[in-house]
Amino acid sequence: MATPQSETHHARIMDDILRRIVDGTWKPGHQLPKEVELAETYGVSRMTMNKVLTQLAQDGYVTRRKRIGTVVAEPRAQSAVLAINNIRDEVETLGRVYRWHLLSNEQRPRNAQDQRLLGLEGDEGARDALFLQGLHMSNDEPFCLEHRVINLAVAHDAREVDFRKEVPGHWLLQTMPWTNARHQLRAINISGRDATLLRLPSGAACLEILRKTQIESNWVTYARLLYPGEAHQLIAEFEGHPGS
Amino acid sequence: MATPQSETHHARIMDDILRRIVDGTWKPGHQLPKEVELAETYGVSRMTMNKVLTQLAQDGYVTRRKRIGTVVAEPRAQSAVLAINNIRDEVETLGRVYRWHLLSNEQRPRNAQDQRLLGLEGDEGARDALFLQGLHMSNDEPFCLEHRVINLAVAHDAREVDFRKEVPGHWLLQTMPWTNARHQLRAINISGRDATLLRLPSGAACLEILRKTQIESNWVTYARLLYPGEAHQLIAEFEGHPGS
DNA sequence: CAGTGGTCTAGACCACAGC
DNA sequence: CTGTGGTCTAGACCACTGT
Repeated sequence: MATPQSETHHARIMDDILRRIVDGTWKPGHQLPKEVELAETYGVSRMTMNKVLTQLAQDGYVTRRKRIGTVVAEPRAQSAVLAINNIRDEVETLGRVYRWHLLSNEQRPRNAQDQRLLGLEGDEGARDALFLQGLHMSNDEPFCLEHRVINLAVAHDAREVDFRKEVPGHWLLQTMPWTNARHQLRAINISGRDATLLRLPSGAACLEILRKTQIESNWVTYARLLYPGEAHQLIAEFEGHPGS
Repeated sequence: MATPQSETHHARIMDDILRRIVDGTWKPGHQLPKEVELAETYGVSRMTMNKVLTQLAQDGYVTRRKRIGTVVAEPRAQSAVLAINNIRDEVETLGRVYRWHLLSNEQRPRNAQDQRLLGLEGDEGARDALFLQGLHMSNDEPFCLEHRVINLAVAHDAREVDFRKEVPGHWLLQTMPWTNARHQLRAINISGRDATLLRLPSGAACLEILRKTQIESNWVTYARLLYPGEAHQLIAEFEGHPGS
């Protein structure tokens, strides 16, 4: 009697409850029957029912409180999962040839420009930091301009890497997996050296992404990615989902 | 013996395994001991161990395959959760006064411009659709220009709503909770009527968000949100996380 | 076909939060 | 105090997949 149907009990019950929530039969604030009752209704053990309800709570569809019971959650603040693709993949998915072109590579203390461009906080990059600048090319056309600082105190091996051949973002992801990142997005009018490098007229709209990457409580790297706006229409695509 | 410590077995074991993955003791590809062995090691039942491993798999840290066992996952394609705030909250968080200003409200078939601006697909908006245009104001300054089309076949009640008073996005979220959305982001140079309405010079960089909202397989609404880029520096902020 | 995870159960005790 | 969810167990059978 473990798996009587091809579909698991989990899935069957999950779908049933989710349907009622999504189609409005159970509106936000609606109180669900208690765990034991639901278990009886669906003819499963309390443990199985608990697994379903716990999952629903994790997915943000219901909130559960002792003594109170399980109620349909208020609709979440709208959120979305943004897939930030590897730039190489992004280019190659478009059927183009990817190439990385390192522009500069310096081990030095930060300066005022770094701090402004990359939004460095505190004494981050004050010492033992590697400053890189490079272009991601698509069919030998500029696709994305990257400024980056790497914390050598955390990513020790970065000293010995030849970033003319290794793409910094890719190398870091390989070397230091399981990092966390904070991102900021905005649209800016490009100008000066950035415009020249991206071969864009001064004033062209670009999407700027600032990314701060951490592992545990140590900062690993800051990156500033500049994408031409109009040229590459679809910059990011993501789907709504309930909070995890 | 249910909860011997103040911390649950789940949490304790979860933390222990996660630590080894994050600090690199167990690198991507590393094979974990099998479920039964881990259960013995930690002195818990197999069910409890399974709950932990299942959670780790859901969080994307490990992959589990029958016969193969549990291995540390390859680092995820970088993804992030973007919180798309209610525009009113966004403005009021900045300590400013929010106001909604409806510019136009028409029940009519779509035209070529709608289709282009909002990226309508198929015959969406071909009939029974409500077309809105309005400005979100912050201290009586334009903050975001919104174009929207609502599917009256799904959101019937929208006919009777006075969208001079109700903000469409807010009303829809209240009325039709548990929708899904697909988003597209890009930077554009603003011009023409859009520039005039946002009181920006032609050519200013703006962040354009196209949002398609669905419930089940029915489209509910398309929205195009245009934010001045330079003026409102921080448009979006989100944190990295493993895939759910 | 054998080893691994996937699922399920019946019963139990605990912890929290209203009453 | 009592009712609710939170957690846990020992044992069981099933399903997938590499050999």
